[in-house]
Amino acid sequence: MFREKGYAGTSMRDLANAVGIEAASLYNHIKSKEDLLLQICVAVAQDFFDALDEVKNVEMPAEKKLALVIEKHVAIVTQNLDGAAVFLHEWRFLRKDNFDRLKNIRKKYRQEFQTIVQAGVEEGVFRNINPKLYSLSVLSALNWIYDWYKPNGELTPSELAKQFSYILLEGLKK
Amino acid sequence: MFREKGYAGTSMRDLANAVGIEAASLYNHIKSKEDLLLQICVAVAQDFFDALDEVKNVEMPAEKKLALVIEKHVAIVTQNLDGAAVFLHEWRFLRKDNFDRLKNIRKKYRQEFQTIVQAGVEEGVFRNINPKLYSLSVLSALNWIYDWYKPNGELTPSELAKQFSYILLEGLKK
DNA sequence: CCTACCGATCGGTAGG
DNA sequence: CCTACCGATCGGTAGG
Repeated sequence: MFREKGYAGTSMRDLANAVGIEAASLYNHIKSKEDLLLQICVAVAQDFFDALDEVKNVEMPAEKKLALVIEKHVAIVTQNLDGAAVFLHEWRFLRKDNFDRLKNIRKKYRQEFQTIVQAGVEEGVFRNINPKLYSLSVLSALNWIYDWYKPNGELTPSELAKQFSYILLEGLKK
Repeated sequence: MFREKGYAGTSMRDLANAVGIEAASLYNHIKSKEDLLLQICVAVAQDFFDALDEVKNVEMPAEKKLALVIEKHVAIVTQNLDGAAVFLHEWRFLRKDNFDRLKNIRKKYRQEFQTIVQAGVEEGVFRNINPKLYSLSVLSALNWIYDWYKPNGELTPSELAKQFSYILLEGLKK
């Protein structure tokens, strides 16, 4: 519901209605509307970091590592389209402390992604591109998947990931 | 303000306050809050289509054409970060008819972009990638620029566009 | 462009 | 998990 109507556009009464209770009763389950948003964001963030940690320190060629991270990222987004959308878009409605907390989490993820790219550049297996710009672009493309991906469409998540890696690594030009 | 606080999170009183008048007075300038959102979205959409039309039917290699469209797209986003953000994110708060209208506009732009990619594939100058997936990914990366681009940062829009084209066309792998 | 105001709705609490 | 309710705020209108 946060994804579809936006955080600000979703009322406690909307949420309560969706689960068949009164708005006031929701406060037996959650601390506040914002806390609910926080919980969603933190949970999704955890998924991303768990995936990253599985790959981060494994010894493998930069090319393989990047492809693997992309695959895992795609898997998380496609398996939880709503959660991903909220984590990526609605997190900014958190207030002060929670806002800063999520901002840092997002930054850290991007940086770890960037480290993998950078390693490939330094090893000489990747072209001499701008690792930061590259990482931002790739993550943008990956993150936007939630906006158009249809779970029952023609593309499976793993095929999607494969095509992504291919495009990114090989380039468009023949 | 729509960008920063979101459409739903921005009140008429917020807007009025920003221009130093009362909320009620805003209605001498705009029809409604939604109409204001619509105007912003339509104006930005027009920018994108104007740019596309300048390139669309010009005779040039697919590779050049794609690079040119990317350059123009980047220029529009970087020159109007707020507008781009609203066009890309807040448009969905439009109701029914306007929502559908914008949805079609966005789809049409993506399709025209895709046509350029497809032409390159058919001419054999591009690899045999999935044009739709490719277009979605590139546009995602381009659209997300508004999220991190700093006007006074190290990258000029044209340099940004150049690096983008390079990465996309040549690929990451050496 | 203002004051004054409308009915509706907001997140949340009290008390059971 | 409910009823009843709080003060605040919402988009918008009437009338000047």
